[in-house]
Amino acid sequence: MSTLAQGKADLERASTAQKVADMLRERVLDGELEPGLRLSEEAIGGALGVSRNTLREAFRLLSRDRILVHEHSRGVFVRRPTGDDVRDLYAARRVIECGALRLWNGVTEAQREAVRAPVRRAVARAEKGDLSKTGSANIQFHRGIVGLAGSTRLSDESDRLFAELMLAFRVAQEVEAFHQTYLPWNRKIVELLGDGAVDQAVLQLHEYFDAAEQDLVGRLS
Amino acid sequence: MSTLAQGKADLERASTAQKVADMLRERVLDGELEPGLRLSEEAIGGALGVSRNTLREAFRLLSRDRILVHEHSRGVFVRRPTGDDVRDLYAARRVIECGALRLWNGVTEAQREAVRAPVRRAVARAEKGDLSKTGSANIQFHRGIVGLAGSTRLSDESDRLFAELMLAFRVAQEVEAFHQTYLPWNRKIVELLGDGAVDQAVLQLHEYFDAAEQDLVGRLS
DNA sequence: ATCGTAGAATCGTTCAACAATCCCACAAAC
DNA sequence: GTTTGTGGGATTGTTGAACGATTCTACGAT
Repeated sequence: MSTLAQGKADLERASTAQKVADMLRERVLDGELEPGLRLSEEAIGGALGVSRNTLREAFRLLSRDRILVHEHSRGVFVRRPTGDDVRDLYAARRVIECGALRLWNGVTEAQREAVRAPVRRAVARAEKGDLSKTGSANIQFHRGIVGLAGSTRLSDESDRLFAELMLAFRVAQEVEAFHQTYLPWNRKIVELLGDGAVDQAVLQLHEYFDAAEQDLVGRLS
Repeated sequence: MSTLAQGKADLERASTAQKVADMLRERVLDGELEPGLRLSEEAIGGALGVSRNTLREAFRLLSRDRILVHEHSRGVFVRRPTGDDVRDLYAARRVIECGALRLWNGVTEAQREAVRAPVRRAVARAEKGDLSKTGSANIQFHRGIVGLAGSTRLSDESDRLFAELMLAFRVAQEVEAFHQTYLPWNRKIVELLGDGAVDQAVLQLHEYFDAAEQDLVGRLS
């Protein structure tokens, strides 16, 4: 059974455009390709060994993911979120995550664990003085919250929102330190959830968004 | 000032791929291209007078919008939502719209009016016996609800969810009649909002989603 | 310092080509 | 008779070249 599933994964090979898009997304999100950078078709295509046409298909995919911005006759650029973008992003996250968190009492134990575990791990690392990966830990926490809704579409869209915010962090030159501040906040939310105080947790989450938005917008403008 | 804005609109011409994607989306949503239909590159490209490469860029855009489904080496197809898809769609809408509706007291009067007006117009039409456009009226109502969040990203994603649901309606062969049933529901929600009973309205909206989902899933399986 | 312009670079789009894959119909085997 | 190969035809995946259109850049004129 597991071998069948594995074989299926092998069979479902992706197109070149898809693979190129995935790899470019990685390069953008890990900071190798900075926000605002123009991606020349010739340069990228030459480096990756793919034709311009295929590369343009990949660009179309990534522009729909809001990772890249397509400017007609000027080229594609790594997105460079503005203060307005950040406000828009947090407005969306507020609705999605606060709405999802309210479902806490109606979801499976596995879903709840996906919210708790990232915070527990982050706390453990912080106590050891390990301050790496605080960013991805924070995102995993919020990804877990969205997962409470049980909708792949909602989770996928949230991933796009997270990706865009990571670009904003980079513009603000605060990739890791930013999240660090908010670990106690996440901890408090999990605590409240454990006490069954869902409404309190939602309120706390709401305040977290307000604070984070203000912080990030401030650094951007 | 208005001439400047107009000129700007002219300047910002879209690429061929973008225009083709827009027109194909229309054709799909108005039912001319049925769910499950395969879109041959040669046929569509020939009919529209665009090259295969440009057409493939358009396909990539629409596949990210979930209007089309790309199956490797088999072609692109108009999406044909399943019962599971519908459940996923409503799970997302429940979170988004219930979350947005809770913002009722904190938004501008224009935003509130964008929720009320579609229902008012639909009621007026229904009283005259005009049962056309009930589908788009319903969507406008829900679009207004999402608009309360004030996030273009959230509104755009919701539009994608609506579009996918319209495909599901078509598969269930219930494009207009489906929505008709739910006008009283919308009316009740607006009424409750007018009375300041936001929590009640959210509850009502939640029940609407439960009923609509069950109805549509039933017709699909 | 501003403006304008020629030339280079890049994008937008098309076309032709070919390998890889899929689909379909037909024949062979159980 | 249903299943199992097995061709060939159609379609997709990808590339490379080509060329008009647009943008950028650097240089010279005012």
